[in-house]
Amino acid sequence: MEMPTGRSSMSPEDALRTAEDRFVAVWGQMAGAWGISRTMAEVHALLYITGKDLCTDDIMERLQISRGNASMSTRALVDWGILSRVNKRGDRKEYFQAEQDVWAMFRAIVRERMNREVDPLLASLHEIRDMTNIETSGAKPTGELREQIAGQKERIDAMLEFFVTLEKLGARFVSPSGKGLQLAASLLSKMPDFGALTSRDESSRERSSR
Amino acid sequence: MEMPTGRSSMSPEDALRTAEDRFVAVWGQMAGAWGISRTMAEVHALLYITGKDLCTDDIMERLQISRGNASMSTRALVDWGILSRVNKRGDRKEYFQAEQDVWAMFRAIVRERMNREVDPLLASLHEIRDMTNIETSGAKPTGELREQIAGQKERIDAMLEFFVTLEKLGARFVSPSGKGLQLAASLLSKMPDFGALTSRDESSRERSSR
DNA sequence: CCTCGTTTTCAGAATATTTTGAAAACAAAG
DNA sequence: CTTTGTTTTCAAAATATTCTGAAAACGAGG
Repeated sequence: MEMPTGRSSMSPEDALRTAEDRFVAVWGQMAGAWGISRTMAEVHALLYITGKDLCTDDIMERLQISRGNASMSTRALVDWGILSRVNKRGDRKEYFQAEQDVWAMFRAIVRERMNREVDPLLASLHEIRDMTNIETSGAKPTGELREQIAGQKERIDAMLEFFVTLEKLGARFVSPSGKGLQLAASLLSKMPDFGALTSRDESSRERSSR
Repeated sequence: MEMPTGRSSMSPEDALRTAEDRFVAVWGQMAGAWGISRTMAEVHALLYITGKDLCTDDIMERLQISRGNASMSTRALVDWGILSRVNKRGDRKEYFQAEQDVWAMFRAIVRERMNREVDPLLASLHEIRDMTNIETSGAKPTGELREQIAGQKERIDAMLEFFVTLEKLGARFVSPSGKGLQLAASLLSKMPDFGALTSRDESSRERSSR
């Protein structure tokens, strides 16, 4: 099968199409990072990169996936708030359209992950933290055990503090004034790092020997 | 089988142990969010919450997993830089110890995910962006096609901008002066949000009808 | 260069997730 | 109320990931 690589000479049409395909593939690989399935990511990628409104059949054909899969993926993406449904006059089909503002898109993703992951985690951590409180009120542990319990509380508190901070930052990013934080992030990222030498290739930290 | 819930009266020993188990379970559920396997997360959770140095056999016994699994999980966690190996005099076994500084731990995670996910993505996006440049130099597309190509470039650029910002923020967070950013984050998250009304329960955004 | 306690490896088994496709549900139009 | 084009559902199949366990490798002593 002939598979354009993007390297050799190619018509502009093919180059465009190949670039789309590569984008879809690359974005699909990031699926794990967003906590969604490969296909979901690909569907989103396709709609984002083409910038067009596509219907279920378009998506099925272009990505070679089943109708059921296409239906479930689009549904989930609409729930995430990064795709919207579009209806066309004189056409009973349903079209989909990707959020085109990248920052709005990531705000939606952050919002969703906060709700799904951070909030429940915070609730559980609080609950766990209290487990060694209430029961203890009767019996007063001493020595080793007392230390253990105190240590556990400290560790959970440290983690709670981290996630509470994260939660608040996330809430800000997601909130209407989130654009402010976006700006802050842009500025912050542009400023030079005045810390110790920002030596590149810290990545060569090697596997510790045993 | 008797399974302590943490609700009814319980000895402090049991409460401590049960709290540990719950923490391990909860942290294990977050595995997906960190892009690691459930067991890896559980191993890390166990070492973190107990605060003790544990050897492979301890881990196997406590989490009921195989030796191979324990070995692979600890190895991977050491590679991530959130566990360290510890050797004890007069004991040939190898012990493991979790990073106890929560912020240091998350810096390690961010560093790793930047390297594994963001950096390759940036490289790919640049490559894709150039695909419609080079080939085009020969043939000059016009009209519809020209628009399409321009649009694609804009969309990729928008995404690039986002990830470049993210990359820079990440680099700062990870760098030696990362503690500065940590402080900034803490402060930022504590300040009130002066944006539009921060109405809670935006989560009830409902499934759009068709 | 053996032994012994330990860790690592990795093919195959077990599990979990994702995808399919056909049937059911829907809803617009006649 | 029926037809028709469309979307949704979900059990079963396909695929991907994770885990096991036994064998191999390792390495500190002897």
